[in-house]
Amino acid sequence: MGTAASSPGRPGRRPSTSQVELEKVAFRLFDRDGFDATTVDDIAKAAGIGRRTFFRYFDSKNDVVWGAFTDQLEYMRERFAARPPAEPVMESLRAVVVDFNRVAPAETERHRRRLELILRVPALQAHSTLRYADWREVVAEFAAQRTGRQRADLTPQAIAHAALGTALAAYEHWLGDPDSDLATVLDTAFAELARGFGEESRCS
Amino acid sequence: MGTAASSPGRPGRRPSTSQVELEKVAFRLFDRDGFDATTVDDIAKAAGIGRRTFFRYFDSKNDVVWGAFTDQLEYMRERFAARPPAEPVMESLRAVVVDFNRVAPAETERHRRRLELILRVPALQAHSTLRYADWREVVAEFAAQRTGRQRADLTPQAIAHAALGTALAAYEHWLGDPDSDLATVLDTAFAELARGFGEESRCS
DNA sequence: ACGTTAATGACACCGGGTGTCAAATGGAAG
DNA sequence: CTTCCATTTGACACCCGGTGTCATTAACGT
Repeated sequence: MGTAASSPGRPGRRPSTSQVELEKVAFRLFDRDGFDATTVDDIAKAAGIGRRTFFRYFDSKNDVVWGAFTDQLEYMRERFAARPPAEPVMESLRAVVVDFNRVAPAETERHRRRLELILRVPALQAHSTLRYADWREVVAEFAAQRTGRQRADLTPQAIAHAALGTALAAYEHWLGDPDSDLATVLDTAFAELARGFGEESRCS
Repeated sequence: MGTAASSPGRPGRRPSTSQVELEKVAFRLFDRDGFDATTVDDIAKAAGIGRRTFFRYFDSKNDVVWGAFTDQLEYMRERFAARPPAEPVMESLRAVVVDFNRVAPAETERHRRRLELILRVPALQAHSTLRYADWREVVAEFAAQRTGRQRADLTPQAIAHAALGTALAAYEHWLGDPDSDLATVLDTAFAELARGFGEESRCS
């Protein structure tokens, strides 16, 4: 999983392509033929590499869609750490998730296509579960720390799972409504989660 | 071999086995060799049928683990309908989920092994996502009806997603702690969800 | 006996994924 | 320039899950 940017003073043959390059090629094919109809051979041939080499850049065909997801988790972890310690857990959570999903306007369309694949192609829906696990762990870690519990305890895990679910619902809604703004939808959904999806309980 | 329940007056060759029979055979192998190491050929051979026939009883190797899951969803739908209409959504949800997961003591061990596979084997973790979609739809349908919205709206979908996540966290906790009671864990988790995972907000 | 209906299993095929290994490539040391 | 070493590459063979096809088998009715 090493970055393919050939370090100047490194011995050995240089990589013939890179993850990002391969990703671009693959996405073009996915757009044209659909994810399922695109074989790894197709991608490899279009990229001018061997089938075997493809699997050295990505663990699986599914993984192509995820790009540099793992790296971004580190950023999310930082954002959590940057929240004021006194802030309620669910509020920090909302702020970070909303912020985490703010993409540059120029990238919006690309982000949309990515999520479209992940959320609508069954094979990717299934596989994404494995990727979400890392996301959840970041959330659980934060929730545990804030509530003074262990990461594996029921509450932090439940928070993480519920947060993921809420985010997914927001993503799907956003995909279904092209006019909506992702950040707004996420904000709404997480506000509802923090309220326990009940009536606005006012203490008067 | 196992006599398959064949309708008496039906023409045509009778099935040589049944889903439940096949499931038993498969689970024995899964227990012995693990899910991944057990091939469909192994199962077919152990059941005395052809490989092709296996795929007429189950759409995939993954599906073996799920048994008659779909049928049980209808039961859950009924339980939702049976809740008092004035009851808060999240309370009905908690009651139904807890009730839905009450299994006979004799079946507990079997249920445990089933969930162990689903939640711990990566291939099944991934595949289960597809099955969960139906579960979520049942919840979303109920939530929509109770809140006077469409099933596809953000809130019902978020509730369904969050509920699923909460249930999964509870399942995992239960698996990790053999002394715990599944119903109790679920009840706790859903109570927290209904509270928005916040401090006990008291109106004094 | 005959046609009908349904399940079976053999066979071939596709596609994702892996293990192995010789060959290609490039830097560094002689 | 040559030699050595590190690294990537791609060909090849293989496994396994899943599907389409089709002849065969086993039950039913007449």
